[in-house]
Amino acid sequence: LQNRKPDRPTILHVAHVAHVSKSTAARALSGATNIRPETRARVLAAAKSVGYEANQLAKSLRSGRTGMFGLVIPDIANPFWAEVARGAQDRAAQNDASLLIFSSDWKAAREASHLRALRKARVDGAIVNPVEDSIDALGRFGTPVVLIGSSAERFPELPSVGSDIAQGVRLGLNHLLSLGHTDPAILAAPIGRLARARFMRVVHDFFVERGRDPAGLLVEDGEYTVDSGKAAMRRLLARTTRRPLCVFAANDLMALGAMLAVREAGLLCPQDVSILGFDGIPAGVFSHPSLSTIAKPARQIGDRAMGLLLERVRGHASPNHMVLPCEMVARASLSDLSGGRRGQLTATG
Amino acid sequence: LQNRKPDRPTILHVAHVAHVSKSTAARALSGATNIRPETRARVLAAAKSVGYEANQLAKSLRSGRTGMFGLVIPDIANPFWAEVARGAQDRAAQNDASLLIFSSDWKAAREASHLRALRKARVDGAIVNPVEDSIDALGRFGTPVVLIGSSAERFPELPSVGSDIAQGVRLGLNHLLSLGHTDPAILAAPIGRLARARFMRVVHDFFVERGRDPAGLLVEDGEYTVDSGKAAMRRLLARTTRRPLCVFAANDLMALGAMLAVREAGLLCPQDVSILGFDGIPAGVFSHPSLSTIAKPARQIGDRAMGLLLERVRGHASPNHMVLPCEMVARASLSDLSGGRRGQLTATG
DNA sequence: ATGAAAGCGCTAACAC
DNA sequence: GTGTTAGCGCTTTCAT
Repeated sequence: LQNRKPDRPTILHVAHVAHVSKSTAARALSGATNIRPETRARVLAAAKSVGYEANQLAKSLRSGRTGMFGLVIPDIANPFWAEVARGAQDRAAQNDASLLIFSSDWKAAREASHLRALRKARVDGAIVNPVEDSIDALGRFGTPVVLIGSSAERFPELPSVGSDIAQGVRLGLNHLLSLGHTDPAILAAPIGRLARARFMRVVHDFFVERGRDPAGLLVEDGEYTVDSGKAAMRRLLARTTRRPLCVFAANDLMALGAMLAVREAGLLCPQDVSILGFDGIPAGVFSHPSLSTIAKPARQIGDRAMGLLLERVRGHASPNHMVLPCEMVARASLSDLSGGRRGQLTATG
Repeated sequence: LQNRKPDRPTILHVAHVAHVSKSTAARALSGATNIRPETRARVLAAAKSVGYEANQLAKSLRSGRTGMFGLVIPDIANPFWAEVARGAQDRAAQNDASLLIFSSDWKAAREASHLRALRKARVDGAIVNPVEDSIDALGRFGTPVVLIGSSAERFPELPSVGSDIAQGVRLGLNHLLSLGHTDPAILAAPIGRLARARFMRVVHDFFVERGRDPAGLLVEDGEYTVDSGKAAMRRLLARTTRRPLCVFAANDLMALGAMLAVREAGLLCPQDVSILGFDGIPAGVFSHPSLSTIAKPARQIGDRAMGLLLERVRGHASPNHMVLPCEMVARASLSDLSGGRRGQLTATG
């Protein structure tokens, strides 16, 4: 065992100093009741004097529980996911648990590799935003898993925490309507992503409910990134001469990219093009103009997912699916076409 | 052992299936040479057939190494630190290591608590951006520690990775000078932080070198946050009527806050007030105007710190201190007062 | 080339 | 109330 760490004191050292057996020391340390108070005091004193810290590895090997959890998200450097991570991490820390964080970059291969690492590390459970095609690997994960994000729907039997996309989209659409924007173009999520289908379905329904033809919808596809939002906006601008134009983007990064494209085209936001985002990332405050958006409760999602996971691990029953509401954050990227008579246009259809 | 996980196959199962002893199975699995090829094949086949995965906990208990590392940063939701985390995380993943990430919120108590958690988890090493007053706790951490950020200087004996603040500040000051801004006001880091002292010392020296009196420097204190940057800018605006004004902020968040305050005061950036940031966070691209800034190599810092840590753990010698250069990112928040004759004013003083 | 056995540090039966 | 013992799953002598 040449590679070992400098030896830290074990329970055996403590026992020796306290003149008791290993197990008595263990009992004292674990707070068992069947022990003479003075013995316990002696052990505790001994432990303190040698600077004893229990070896979590040994405890884990015996108990099968590590007190560690995994978090697999697309990208920790993405502000939305960083917020989620922060929420999960804080909740974990409150419960003396630690969090292993991995970024999958939306790649199934990386996700699978991270999931393997988590299994290897013997985490007590994991929170995962699954890449679509690898989702079934989660069923065999072995330890409790809580899903976050829109792909959760594919695995109804697994617990999940997410934001209420449908409610959020409706919130945005209603807001747009109240400002007089009746025909928003859509900068959509990547084709194939479940979130896209859900988003579009709500938009579709919304149109139909109001007796409008969804076929007239302008849709451009993107990739959840600034660059792709910019490119999508360029294509959109080339496709339609409608001004003022209104655009509803699938996420804030795309919306911000779109804003760049608008400026690049010599147009003004919101005068020529109104832009509504989705996510609520901090950068939206600083854009020019500041970005109106539907804010997902990112930190809360992480917090609740961790909470659910902890309950699962502890064997408590818990709700299987949690859906947290989105909020409208009205800033400056939307023009008001309603002539000031803003209000509940929803009732009139 | 009532709380145990559903039993996964152990090396004993494998040995049994392969009709060999535990130790032979171990040898085959570990790739030892002193084993008959056909025996090894049999073991490997058995392992695959039962779906064997080595228990990392048991390995760790024996070897004393967990393959896990800790990262303690102020706030994972802060874009700069998220980048650092991403860099460290990627490098860790490349080396089959995992990363436990903690946010200290610049609080010594939280940092200490996280450090304790890391010790408990028996990480092989840690990367820490230390809160000033708790820094000595790191000396007794027991496992290799790599420091990141400016507080590293306080612990010259510990290896560290950081950005070259002095070079970065000079880069900014020179850039400002080349644009004709000879008297930048400073939105400084929190009092007491080492980074503040270093920043100010460079500014001071820069002034002196050019025969100017540093006493004339306008300085406002902040807290590294948008709100405090905004407040500091308000105070600055109330304090001086100099226009055009030029402000050099200790970080981008403060710079962005300052920009908000400028707009709020009915002034124009960069016409009335030029603003230079420090960090290079993504949000600077979207601000109005886009933020000129000194970019720290955030991701690289995380990457190199993890690299250094891995070398240390493996017993390799490695450089003790790494200083990565900053880059000037010229965007739109600085006005050009030089009348177009931009150039090396530095030579003329 | 293979097996037996010890031991990493801990907890929990089981004795007394 | 306390000591003895076994065993979590693995690696690594030490024999053979």
